[in-house]
Amino acid sequence: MTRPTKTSPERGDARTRLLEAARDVIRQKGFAATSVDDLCQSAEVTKGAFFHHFKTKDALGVAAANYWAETTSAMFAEAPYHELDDPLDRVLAYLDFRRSIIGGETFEYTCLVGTMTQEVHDSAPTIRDACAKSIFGHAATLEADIKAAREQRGIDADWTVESLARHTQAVLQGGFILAKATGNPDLARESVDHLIRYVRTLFHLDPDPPVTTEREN
Amino acid sequence: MTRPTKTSPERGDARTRLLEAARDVIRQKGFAATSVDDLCQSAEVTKGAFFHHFKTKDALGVAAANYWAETTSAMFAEAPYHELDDPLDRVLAYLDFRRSIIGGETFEYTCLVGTMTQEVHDSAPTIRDACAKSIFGHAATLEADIKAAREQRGIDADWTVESLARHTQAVLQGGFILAKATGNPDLARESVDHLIRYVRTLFHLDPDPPVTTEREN
DNA sequence: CATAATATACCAACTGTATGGTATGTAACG
DNA sequence: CGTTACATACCATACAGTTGGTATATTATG
Repeated sequence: MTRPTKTSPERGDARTRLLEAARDVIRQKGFAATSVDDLCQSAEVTKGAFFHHFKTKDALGVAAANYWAETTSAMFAEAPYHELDDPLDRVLAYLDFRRSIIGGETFEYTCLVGTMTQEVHDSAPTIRDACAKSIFGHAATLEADIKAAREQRGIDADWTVESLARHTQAVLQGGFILAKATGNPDLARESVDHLIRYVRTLFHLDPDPPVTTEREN
Repeated sequence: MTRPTKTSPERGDARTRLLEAARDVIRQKGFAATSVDDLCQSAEVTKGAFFHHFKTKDALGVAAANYWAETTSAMFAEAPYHELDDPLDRVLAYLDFRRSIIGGETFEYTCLVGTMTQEVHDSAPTIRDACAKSIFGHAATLEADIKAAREQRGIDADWTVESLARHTQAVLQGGFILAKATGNPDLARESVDHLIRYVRTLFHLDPDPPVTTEREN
């Protein structure tokens, strides 16, 4: 399964390299505009290797979405925001964390599965479903903390835990689009700021943290 | 410029039909996956006509973004939410209007320029810029009302008029992605509901309208 | 006002190339 | 010694774009 390449044994097997190439190239060019040759070139792998590991280009799309789900969920599982005692603090720290990782080149911070969803939602159901699983699976990891915060603070309002969890992802995805439109990650951060303000008011905190480092708007 | 077709003079000229086909087909399949032949078939036009009106496929992308900007801005200009006296009412009525037009098939309510931005942001700057102009131009039409509402209500908070206008578009775009991921427009409406609740609290209104028709969450 | 000159709108057939995918071979591992 | 992991060469097709043409509208001119 994981045999190193003959020429350079240290850089990992072809399958993983292809998935990493897919992760980066598709975020830049999109799924349809990324050719199999593009991926092979970027991964320094031959076409034979590609079709040995993936039956079709669509199959790679599914695998890339799953790989994204695995790697990002591992990354979020290790993130420091889980360590806080208060559930609302954890939710807000999650959003701060999301905000903090927005930056650099577009392909470095945008979401692979959100990008692919846009393109293939109608023509490649298998890819779309794998993307949906990643997006909503991640959203679901927020629900426990939101629910605990809501109960702890005795919030009784007209929104559900699940819908708020999904909304956080919608704001992120939308922010990425505005960022792509301008090439400027600030526009994504800006929307996360509004989202943080929204969540704070939902839980009857001051809209903006009273004493903290200033954040630009 | 607008000469009817020989065979069916009533259905409009080829250029317009191609732009309308682009509007619908690209929202379904994406820009890269939509071939020139697809567009010609959908518009019932030959390839010769296509390349007579558009120098390249990218040029059609730019024209489609501009056409989208023109038609949607005309549609919003005619929408009833402008008639309200109170600026905050106009902002909220705009959001209600946006919410109300979400429904049906995905390609009927999602945003062409948001879709194209995702795909071409890195590879086709001319299309991306035309899309950005449409998105941020539309956002800018909200700024006057937001500003007036803010002044009228004496709101002094840590957000700018421009960023809130942009945020509304981010939420819509993000909602469209979640809707595409599931094929369910409810997910887009849900995020607009959160956005409406956010805007209400920003202006110190009750988060949810006290007496109104219930809305699902 | 008739008609020549020109520009526009569109059509059908074609072309070179990029693309997804295949067939077949070979070297390493267990 | 069979299975896995690649590599090489190849194929059919779909693709963006071209060519050369015709029909219709617009303008210029006598």
